Amino acid sequence: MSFRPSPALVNIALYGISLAALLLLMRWLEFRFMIHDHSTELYIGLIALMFTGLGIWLAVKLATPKVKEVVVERITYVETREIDVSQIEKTGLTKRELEILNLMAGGKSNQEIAETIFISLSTVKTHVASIFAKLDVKRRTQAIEKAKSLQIIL
Amino acid sequence: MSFRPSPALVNIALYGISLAALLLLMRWLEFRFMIHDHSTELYIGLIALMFTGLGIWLAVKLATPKVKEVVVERITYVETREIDVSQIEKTGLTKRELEILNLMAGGKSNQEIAETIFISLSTVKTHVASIFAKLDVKRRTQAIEKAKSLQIIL
DNA sequence: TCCCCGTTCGTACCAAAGTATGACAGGACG
DNA sequence: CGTCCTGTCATACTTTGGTACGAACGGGGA
Repeated sequence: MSFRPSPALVNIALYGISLAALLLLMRWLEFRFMIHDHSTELYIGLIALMFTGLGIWLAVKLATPKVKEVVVERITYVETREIDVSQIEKTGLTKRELEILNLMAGGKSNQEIAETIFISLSTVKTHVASIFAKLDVKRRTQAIEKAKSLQIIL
Repeated sequence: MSFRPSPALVNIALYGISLAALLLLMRWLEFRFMIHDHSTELYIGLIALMFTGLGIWLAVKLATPKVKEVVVERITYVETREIDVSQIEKTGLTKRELEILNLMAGGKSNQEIAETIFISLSTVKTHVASIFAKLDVKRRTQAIEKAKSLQIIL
C-alpha cells in the first residue's frame, strides 16, 4: 500500500488552491471589466456561475460516499413435511389410531405405548392391528414407512 | 395521493427563483458598494460565498436519492436430506450392516431381508443385533428412527 | 505368521409383535 | 330405539424379533 493522505486534507487543500486561483481570476477580470467599463452583470454572472460550479464540485467531493445497494439473500432451508389431512381421511384412521401410529413411529414398543397413553397392551394391539388393516400393511415398520410417505405422520 | 410535481421541475424552478433573487440582491449590493466606493473584494467574496452555498445546496438537492439497502430473505423449500458419511463412520456400521439397515427401514422383515440379499435368517439376525448395538437401540423401529435422524439413511 | 474384523451360519430361548375372536360401554345418528 | 362406530379390554395362539452364545472362513494389517 502506498501513502494516501486523508481525503479531508486533500479537499481542504484543493479548496484553498481553487479559492486563491479564483480570487486572482476575479482580480484580473475586475480590472479588465472596470477599466473597459463593461457591464458588471456579466461579471457577476460569471462569478456566480463559477462559484456555483465550485459549490457543486465541493459538495460532490465532500459528500459522504453513496451507499450502494446491497441485496442480501438469506436462504432458509425449511422442511416441507406437513401432515396431509386429506390422506388421513382417505385411510380412515381415527384420532386414537393416529396417536398410536405416531408413538409407533417414535420407536416405542406396544407395551411402552400402552404405558404412555394409559391403556392396556391388549388395546394397543387392537389399535395396531386396525392401523395395519387401514394402511394395508403387515408390519409396524411398513406402517411407519407408509404413513410417512403418505404424510400422515412427520 | 395529492399532486406532486416532479422533483426535477421543482429544483429547476427553485434554481430560477434563487438566481433571480440573488441577481436582484447583487444589483442592490452593486449600487450600494459602487456608490459608496467600497472595496470590490468584499463584494466578490460575498457573491462567491453565496454561490458556493447555492452550488452545494444544488448538488445536495439534485443528488440522486440514496438507495436504501434491501435485505431479501428468501425461504427455499428444499429437501436437505442427504447421507451423512461422517455419521456412518462415527457409528462404525459396516457396508453390509448399512445395506440391511436400509432394507429394514424399507419395512422388510428379517426373513425378507435374508431372501433379498441371499443370506440366512441367522445371519440377518446377527447383523441386526450388531446394528442395534452400534446405534445403541433395542428395537428396529428405534434403529430406523435413529438412523434417519443421524442421516445415515434417507 | 498370527490376529482382527467382517461376514457367514447355526441353535436355543425369551420377548415382542401380530392375528383372531369375543365382549362391553358410550356417543352419534336416523 | 336400535345400529354403527370408536375405544376399551381380554384370551389364546402363531409369527417375528431380539438375545446369547458358538463357530467357521477369508482378507488384510502388525
